Amino acid sequence: MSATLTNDGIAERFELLADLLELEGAVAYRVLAYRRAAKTLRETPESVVRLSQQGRLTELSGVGDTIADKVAELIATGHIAALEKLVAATPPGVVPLMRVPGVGPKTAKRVFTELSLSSVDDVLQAARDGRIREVPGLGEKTEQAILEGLQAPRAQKRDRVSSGKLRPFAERIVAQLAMLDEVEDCDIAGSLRRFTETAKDVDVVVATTDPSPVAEAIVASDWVAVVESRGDTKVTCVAHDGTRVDVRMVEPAVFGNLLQHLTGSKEHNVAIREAAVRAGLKVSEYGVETVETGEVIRCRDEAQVYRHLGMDWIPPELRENRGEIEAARSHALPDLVELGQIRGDFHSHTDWSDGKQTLEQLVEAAMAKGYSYLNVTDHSPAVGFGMGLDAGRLRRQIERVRELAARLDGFTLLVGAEVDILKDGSLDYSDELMAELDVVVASLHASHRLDADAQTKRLCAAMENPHVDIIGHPTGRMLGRRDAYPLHMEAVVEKALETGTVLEVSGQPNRLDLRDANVRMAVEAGVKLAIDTDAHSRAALEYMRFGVMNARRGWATADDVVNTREWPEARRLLKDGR
DNA sequence: GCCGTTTTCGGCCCGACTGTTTTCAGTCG
Repeated sequence: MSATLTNDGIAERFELLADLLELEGAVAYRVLAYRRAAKTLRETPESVVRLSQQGRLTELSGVGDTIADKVAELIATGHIAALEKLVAATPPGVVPLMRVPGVGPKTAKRVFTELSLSSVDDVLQAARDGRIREVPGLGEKTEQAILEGLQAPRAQKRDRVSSGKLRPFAERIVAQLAMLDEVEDCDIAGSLRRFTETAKDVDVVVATTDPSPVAEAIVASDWVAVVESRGDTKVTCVAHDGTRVDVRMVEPAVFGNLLQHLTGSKEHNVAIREAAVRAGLKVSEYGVETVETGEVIRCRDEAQVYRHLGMDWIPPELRENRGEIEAARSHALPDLVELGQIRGDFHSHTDWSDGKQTLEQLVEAAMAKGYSYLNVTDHSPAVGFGMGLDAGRLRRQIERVRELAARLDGFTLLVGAEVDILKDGSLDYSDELMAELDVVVASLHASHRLDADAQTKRLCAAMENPHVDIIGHPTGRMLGRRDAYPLHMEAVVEKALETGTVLEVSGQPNRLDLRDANVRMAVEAGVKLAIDTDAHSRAALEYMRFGVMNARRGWATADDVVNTREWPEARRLLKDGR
């Protein structure tokens, strides 16, 4: 039973528990505590089941004895008694109703009790009959929102999309606004600024002394499908593809305060403000106020906000309340890796396998980016579809690469391979063949359904091979399509350290694998990383920036990343160079 | 229910906008 309990599944139950408690009218802070714990459990890179069995759950922030006991109960019995009891006492349909945008627990509860309803269908019928608007405090708009929300729950629950896809749109909006005379400054905020792996909306902040024409220009933009709300300082629109766009405007003198506020994360801001309150300060998007004197410090620049709170400026990628506030206070923030420090790419594909570009075109593109080396890694045969290189073709490719490399001046062209890790952990090329390659990336492309023990064993066996330098996209996830396969990440990190194997941080926007929390686990263990694009085209070489941002979210410094070094030094960090 | 740069008890971030109302609760981020 416990084998099927994922972190996400456990978090889901506490999420529901929080919703039901809120409906019941529980103390708000108790509800908040369950929500916080659910989020922590969901984002924990290690197995919550295992942490529970080791008695280590309360080490997680937001998880105390009560919640740890409930997790243990869930693992042991398959359910949480307190949750079952609340579920039984709540009419089915209240939870879906409270999750309709614009409807919260209070409204949902009122609808059910005032009209004596007992199901989603009842609510829909009541809305159609115009009975919702008869409930005191509710009106036509609410009735309409319920009707639409319940009939199209999927459309409302638009999935978060990869930030890589959303970012260009956000940049376009910023560029558009920056051209207006009334706009003094403009930036992306929110999760896109923090480079979270996915985002559900676009947040933009604007510095202006004249917000009205700016709001006018926004709602008149060609991308706007619906204007959801429009106030004096805030406009919310929905684009034609369903993307929600929030624009907030403030006077330039407090632009830094607003940018800090809207960059979040929510957890970061809450922690910042709680700390500020303890120091007698009040933080909002309009300034930092000394409560006792009423003096307000207004910050045009974001760094000033942090300085007034006694902290170093915190890079947006770290603002998740995962220790960055304490580090900023003691001047111990990491010196995060930067895009400009990347000297080469260890994972790329040409038209020898499934890449779009020829070898020559890809090399030219890498040189144009200012890199000093590129490792070409076409597929091995096991990947299927006949596109992988068999031993004969790989030998011919090695020759071709060596010939081309000899003609290049000031650029090191390396020949490698992305060799498949087979089901039993053995590799798709012989040791003799791999010995002829410069840098070998080993990846897993099939048999995703093995259980965690088998998958971990398989990956560890591959790392034992003396020719395997890098493990490509180590957890195999595809954002929005496929979860990471079950894996004991701690064991993988440990084996990487022991064998000197480098773990990849893929910049592919739909992979970002390792994910941030796993990057951090590797960094803390002292495992080296390679930030690669896994480019299958010239354009995809640009994915490096997403890889770098993701590594930054995992607290990686240039020192942690092998390809911030020139080739001779990078080589010494790989197995064959040792 | 959780937690500690004042705390093992007493607090727990802050403001904008909407809808339904005449002063604000509810919802959202």
